[in-house]
Amino acid sequence: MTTATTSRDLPHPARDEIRLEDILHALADPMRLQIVRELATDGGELSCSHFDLPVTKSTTTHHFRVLRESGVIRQTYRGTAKMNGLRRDDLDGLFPGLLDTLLDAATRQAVRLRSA
Amino acid sequence: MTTATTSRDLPHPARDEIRLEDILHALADPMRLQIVRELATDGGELSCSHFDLPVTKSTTTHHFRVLRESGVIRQTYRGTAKMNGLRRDDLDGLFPGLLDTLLDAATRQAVRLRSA
DNA sequence: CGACTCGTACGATAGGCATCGTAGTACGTG
DNA sequence: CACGTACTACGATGCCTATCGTACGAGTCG
Repeated sequence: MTTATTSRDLPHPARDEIRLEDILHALADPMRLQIVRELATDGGELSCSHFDLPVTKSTTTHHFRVLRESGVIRQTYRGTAKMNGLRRDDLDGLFPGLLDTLLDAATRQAVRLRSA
Repeated sequence: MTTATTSRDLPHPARDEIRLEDILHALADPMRLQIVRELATDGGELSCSHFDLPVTKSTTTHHFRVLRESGVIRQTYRGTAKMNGLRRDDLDGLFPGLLDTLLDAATRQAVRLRSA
């Protein structure tokens, strides 16, 4: 059965359609920043249902869509699951160092607030 | 007359009250990102009226307040003028490299969109 | 004091958005 | 085909926010 990846595609912005303001807006939400941090830690792709967020599934869908439409993540169906992965190549190509610096900033703040 | 700086103070978040999400939210607005870019280019302090933004003065005041309350800029009265400066020390202390990386990203996008 | 400039405050408005609930679709498995 | 799982679509709601206009306060200069 050729591991067909099910073809049902989702709209993503092309690399040169990605806007910095959209990225910042996407990451300005704590829920979405958390998702991106987990994706970065994992390094690979994670299904939506992997995340245990304190909101309903509707809201989770909404956040993943914002991340996809801003160009931060790439989403692909794989059977019933929807896999999510960071668009590292595109982001690093457009804005070198941005993603890593943002992730580092998020980590620093998490550490700082935890030990406060 | 001792250059009194007029004393009339404005509320700023302390360094450890600054939140990454607030910074990202502040900079996600094109108008505010532009203001920050000009402040960074200048390096010093600029009055509100220096900026020629395509919005009314009320709206300009609003944007500067968002930047101040998020901890991105410091505002001080000097006579009738209100001077604005980046909080470089605080931002670099909390989130090393973040401000420079964001400014670089903004510049890259500006160049890219101009030559599109 | 009076006039002028710079910026603020406040109310209104319109649009955006995070959230929810319910109903529904797509896919895999028995 | 029937069922369960994973995710979506849509409508509603309440909050946030970018914008404006007008009226006002604070400071400077004549």
